[in-house]
Amino acid sequence: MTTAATEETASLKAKYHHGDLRQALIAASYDLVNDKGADAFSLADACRLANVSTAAPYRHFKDRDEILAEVTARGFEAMTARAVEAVEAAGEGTIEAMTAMGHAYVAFALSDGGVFRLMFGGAPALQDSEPVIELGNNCFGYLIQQITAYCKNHGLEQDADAVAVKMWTFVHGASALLMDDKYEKVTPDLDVNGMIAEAVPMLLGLPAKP
Amino acid sequence: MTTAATEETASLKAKYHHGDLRQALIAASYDLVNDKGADAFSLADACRLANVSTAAPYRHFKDRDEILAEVTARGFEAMTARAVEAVEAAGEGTIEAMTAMGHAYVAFALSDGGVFRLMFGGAPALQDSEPVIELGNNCFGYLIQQITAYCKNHGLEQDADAVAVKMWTFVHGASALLMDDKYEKVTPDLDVNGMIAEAVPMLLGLPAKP
DNA sequence: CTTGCATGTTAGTGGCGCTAACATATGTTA
DNA sequence: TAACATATGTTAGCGCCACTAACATGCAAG
Repeated sequence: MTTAATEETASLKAKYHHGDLRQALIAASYDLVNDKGADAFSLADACRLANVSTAAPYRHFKDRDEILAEVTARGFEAMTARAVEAVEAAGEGTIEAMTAMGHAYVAFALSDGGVFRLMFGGAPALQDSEPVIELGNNCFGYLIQQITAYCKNHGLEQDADAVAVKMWTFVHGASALLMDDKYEKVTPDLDVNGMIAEAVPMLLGLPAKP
Repeated sequence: MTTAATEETASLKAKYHHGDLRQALIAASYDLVNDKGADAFSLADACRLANVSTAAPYRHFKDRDEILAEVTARGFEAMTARAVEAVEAAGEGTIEAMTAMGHAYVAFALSDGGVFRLMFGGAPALQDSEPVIELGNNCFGYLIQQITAYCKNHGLEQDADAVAVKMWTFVHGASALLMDDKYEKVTPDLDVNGMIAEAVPMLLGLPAKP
């Protein structure tokens, strides 16, 4: 009895029969997508994890894509959190924060690869979803804003926005190629984080490393 | 009667009943993947395009993944061809050839987006296929080799391999972000080809643009 | 208490990947 | 040329999945 009571009161999320099946399904789907990839992900698997029938999700989501859109949105949320964390640890406005942000980007792609692919290569239907647009813009906006702020504070010659986009481009390319094991075939012993630390000053237009 | 005879003799590919169903299925699948994405691609659709039953493919391919692997391999082939073409047009060994290669990379990602995603984000099963490994290495090898050759010929200070990997990273990132419409949300009027032309000298360690 | 609504289940439809059993064309060999 | 072996294709069917409709249950408000 205590168990049941505890479950009910421990968190305020408890809603009706199941206790917020919506969130449970999203969480289960997030993990499944990361484990098996978005293609192999099946709504039925998520239902088994949540101990509900395969028809239950349709009380909370229009279709499979709507769950994946929610997962994608969580991905942007998580990525933003990691970036913020990295910047604060390195000290906002420093060049260390710039490379730390790049490293966090890559680390997220490696740890949450399935969701990362959803956030980028995902079907158009996913990208047009309301929360995805919102949280996606938050995420990219934060990255760009941090870089442009750094550029302006240090009086760099180049256009700050242009530099920010270049850095984003480079870091994203590194994440994609690394997570797909493409580097291994050409430069097996590449230190990706080191490469980023090298490339960042270049793209900022700074002279060679000190 | 002439028609039938012509079909038989026009190309040597004619084999048995259908006349090389294998190639027809690969070609149809290539187009379908580009049109609808690899996820939405169904073997059954390809069969309808080729006017055969849905069981026919299994005389030529082990499973769906084996067709997709073949499509992926064709993708690497096509991409290499475009790169070679670009380099030859710009003049091998010139810096123009470097940027032309980058532009060709981006152009391929835009024109053959579905297959491009297969070549990179594809399931592990696809990447382990024999022709994919072979043609993939050819493709990347050509890109890297052209860049390193340029670096050595121009006596650049940096390690040629390291520079090549940086350029590849940047161009790949630009392709991925562009094809997923990620730039639009932050810098709507970005000229990607211009950005590449700017970034290439930076990554080569050359002084600002002339 | 009973009525209404949110939530969940069971059963069923249609599509797809894939297999087995059967059918047919082609090339080979007696 | 006739018979066989092999390569290629078809039909029928299984199991899984996305999704829907009809029915069941439990909370909440009158």
